[in-house]
Amino acid sequence: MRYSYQRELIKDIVRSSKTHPNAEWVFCEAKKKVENISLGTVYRNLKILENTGKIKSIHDDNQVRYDGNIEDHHHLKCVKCGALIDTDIQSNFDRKKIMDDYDFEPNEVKFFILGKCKKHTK
Amino acid sequence: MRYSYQRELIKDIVRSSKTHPNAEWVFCEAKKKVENISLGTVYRNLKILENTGKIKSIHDDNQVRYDGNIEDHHHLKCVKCGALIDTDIQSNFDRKKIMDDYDFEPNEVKFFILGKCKKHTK
DNA sequence: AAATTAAATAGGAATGATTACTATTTACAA
DNA sequence: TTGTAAATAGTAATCATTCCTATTTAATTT
Repeated sequence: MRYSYQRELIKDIVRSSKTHPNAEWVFCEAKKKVENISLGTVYRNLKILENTGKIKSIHDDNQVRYDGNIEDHHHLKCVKCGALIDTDIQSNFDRKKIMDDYDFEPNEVKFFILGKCKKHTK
Repeated sequence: MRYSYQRELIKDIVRSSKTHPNAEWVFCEAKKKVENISLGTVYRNLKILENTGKIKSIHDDNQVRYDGNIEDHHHLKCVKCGALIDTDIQSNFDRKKIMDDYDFEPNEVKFFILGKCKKHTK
């Protein structure tokens, strides 16, 4: 993999963000450093960074969002403002039951807990 | 809500399908009964049916799929063929811990278990 | 240090899923 | 049966994302 300033920049933007941004947001941030960076470059590199394990992607409704936290973790999602909040909540499912009942070989669980974040509870 | 033959048809198609189809598939099925039905009608009615609790939607990567099973349930997803399989697996999370640790009011959990279905295990 | 080369880019066109628009049709009420 | 507002068909527009291509650039070879 050849060095690319744009790719490093995009990695740093995602790694230092706390908001699980989408490609458009990363693009706007990246423009502050490379004014003529193209959106295609952002998409291409986000995908490369994901495939090489440098960042993670989260499929949120009809948008892909990115996460610089590559630890295994899950998210709380606020139904009011769309905020995604990292958690250390573990999922425990009965592997044997799934294999026996459904003839299915489970590998990974992805979940969201939907609800209201502190800005919207009262 | 005024009666619409198209809406009833779309509801019946989703209700009787086992594959968690997307809008395009529902559209093709509906055309067998109403040859000039429009795709917009399918999208609009799928949304109405969802909002009135007649069917459910599943956000699967970047496509919306529909489910005629409105019971609270979750899915196994085969990473090889994309099949979604209904399960009765329950999610149990610690409501109090989430409220205390994250100042978040949880309401609902959505999860997928990713793995391989019987066609692809050997 | 210059020449070479293949990977990466910028910019823009294309795609695919979905939504919006509008003239016409239709359910249903007066 | 006539009036109406809701629903439709058909089509254009939108939005996120991917694809295409001429140009630029990192890294290798002379």
